[in-house]
Amino acid sequence: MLQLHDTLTGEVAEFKLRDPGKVSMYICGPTVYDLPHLGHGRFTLVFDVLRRYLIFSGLAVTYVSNITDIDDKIIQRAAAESRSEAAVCEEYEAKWWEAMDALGVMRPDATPHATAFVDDMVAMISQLLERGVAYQTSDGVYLDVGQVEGYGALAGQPLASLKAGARIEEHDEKRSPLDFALWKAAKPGEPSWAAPFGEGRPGWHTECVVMSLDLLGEGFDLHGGGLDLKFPHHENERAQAVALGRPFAAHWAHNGWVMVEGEKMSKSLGNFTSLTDLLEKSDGRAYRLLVLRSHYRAPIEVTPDTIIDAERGLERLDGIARRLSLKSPVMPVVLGDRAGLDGEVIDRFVSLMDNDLQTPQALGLVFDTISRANSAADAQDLDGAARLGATALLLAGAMGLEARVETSSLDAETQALIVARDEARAAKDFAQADALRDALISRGWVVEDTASGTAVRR
RNA sequence: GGCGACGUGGCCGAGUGGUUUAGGCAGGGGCCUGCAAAGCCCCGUACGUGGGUUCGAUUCCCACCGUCGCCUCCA
Repeated sequence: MLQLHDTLTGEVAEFKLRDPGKVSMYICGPTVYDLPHLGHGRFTLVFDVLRRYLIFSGLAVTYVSNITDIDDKIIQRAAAESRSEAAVCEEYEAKWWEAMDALGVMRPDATPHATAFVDDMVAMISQLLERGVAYQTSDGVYLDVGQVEGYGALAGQPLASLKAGARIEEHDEKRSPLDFALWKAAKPGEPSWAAPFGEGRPGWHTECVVMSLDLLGEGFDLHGGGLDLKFPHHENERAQAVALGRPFAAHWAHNGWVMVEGEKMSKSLGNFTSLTDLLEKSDGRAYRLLVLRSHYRAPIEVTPDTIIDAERGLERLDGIARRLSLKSPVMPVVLGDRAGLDGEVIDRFVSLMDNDLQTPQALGLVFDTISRANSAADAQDLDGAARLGATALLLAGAMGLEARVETSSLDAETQALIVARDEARAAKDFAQADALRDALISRGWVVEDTASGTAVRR
C-alpha cells in the first residue's frame, strides 16, 4: 500500500482511502491569464505520475483539476489588452491544454471552471455569514480566521506567529491582517454576480472548496498542488471547510519548487521559464524524465543543460524499444497479467513507488533493467531480453514515460543512399561505403549497421 | 523576528550507521565492428566545516559556515 507524505502532519503515512478501491483527488489548476510556466509543468507532471501509479495499482481514480477563470490578473490583462475576460481565458486555457498534451499529462476527469460555480460559492459564503465566522466590510466579505480552530496547521505555524510576520495592511476594517476575502464587492467595469451580501465576485480561496466538495464529496482523499499553495491558499480553503464543519481533504500533498540558476523560478527570469517555450525546443518527455529524476518534494534545477541531459537519457529508453522491436504498453498502464514480465523487478518497482513515490530510484531501476535487457540480447538470450525489455517499458509507462521508435518514412534519395551503401559494403568497397555514410550523416541521419544492413534514424 | 529545506564524485541527482554498487549525462580504457554507431564490461574512489555519540558516521546529535524558501499574488 502506498505511503505518502502528508503536509498536514509532516509525516509519511499510509494513504488510506475513503472508499476502498477508489481514489478521489483534487489538484489546484491554473489561473488562465498567461502562458504556463515550468512550475505548472512540474506540478501537473508530479500529480500525473501519482495518478498513473494509482491506476497502475488497480485503483479507480477520479482526478479533478480546476481552471480559475475569474481573478484580478485576468481582469488586468483583459483591461490592458482591451478585450473581454472570457477572451483572455479562452486563449490561455487553450495554451494550457496544448502544453499538457505535449507533456503527456492525462486530462482530468473533470475541469471545473470557477465561473460555473458562483451560485454555490454564494450559498457557501451565506452559510459562513450565518454561522458568524465571516463578516461583511465595505469592500466584501471576509473570513474571521481567529475563529477557525487550528488555523495555521498547514503552514506549520500557530496563528499568533503568522500574525507576527504578516504585513500590516491599511485595511482597517479587517479584524486580522490574515482574514481573507471570500467575496470582493463589485467595481465598475469588472465582471460581477448578484449575491445577498452585495454584487461582486468570489475570492480565490473560495472556488476550490466549493468545487472539490461538490465534485468529490466530503472527506475526499487527496488535495494537492505546488508548495506555494500550502499557505495561504490551501490553509484558507481548509479554514472555510473547518468553519463550515465539513470534512475536507483527508490528505495533503505538495511538490517542491522549480529552481532556475539556484533561485526559485520567477517570471522575470528569461525564456526558459515558459513551458510553452520549453516544449517547442525539446522533447516533452525530457521534462518528465527530469521531474522523475528528483523526488517530488525536493527542488529541481532546470536549465538548458539539464534538459539536454534528460533528452539523451531518453535515447536509452527508445534504444531498447528499437533494438527489441518492443512497443510501449497502452497508457495508462494497469498492472495485470505478469506473463512475459520480470516479477522481481516489478515487485521492486512497487516497493519503491509505495514509499512516498521514490521515482528517482524507480527510474534507476528502469535504466538498470534496460542494461540487463541489452546484455541478454548481446548474449543471444532473446527471451530474457524481451522479458526484461518489456518490463522496463511497462514500468516507464507506469510513470507516464513512453518509448518512441521513429518510423519516419524515408525519402527516395535517402533510400538510394542506403541501398548504395549496402552494395558497397557487400563489395567491401569501404571507402565508398564510408563516403555514403557521411552523406547520410550530413543529411541529419544517425547511421547504424545492423544484421539487415544500414539503418538510419533521426 | 517566526517556521522550514538543503549543502554528495566533472555536471545533474538518489541513498545508507560498517560488508559490492544508486542511476543518467560527460570523460578514460577494453570487448564488439572493415571502420564507426548502438550495446556490453571496467575505471575515477564523493559525501560543507568543527566538535560529540559510537567499536565504527557521509548517514545520529550540537555548533558554525554557506545556499535557498515560506510567513504577501504565485504551481
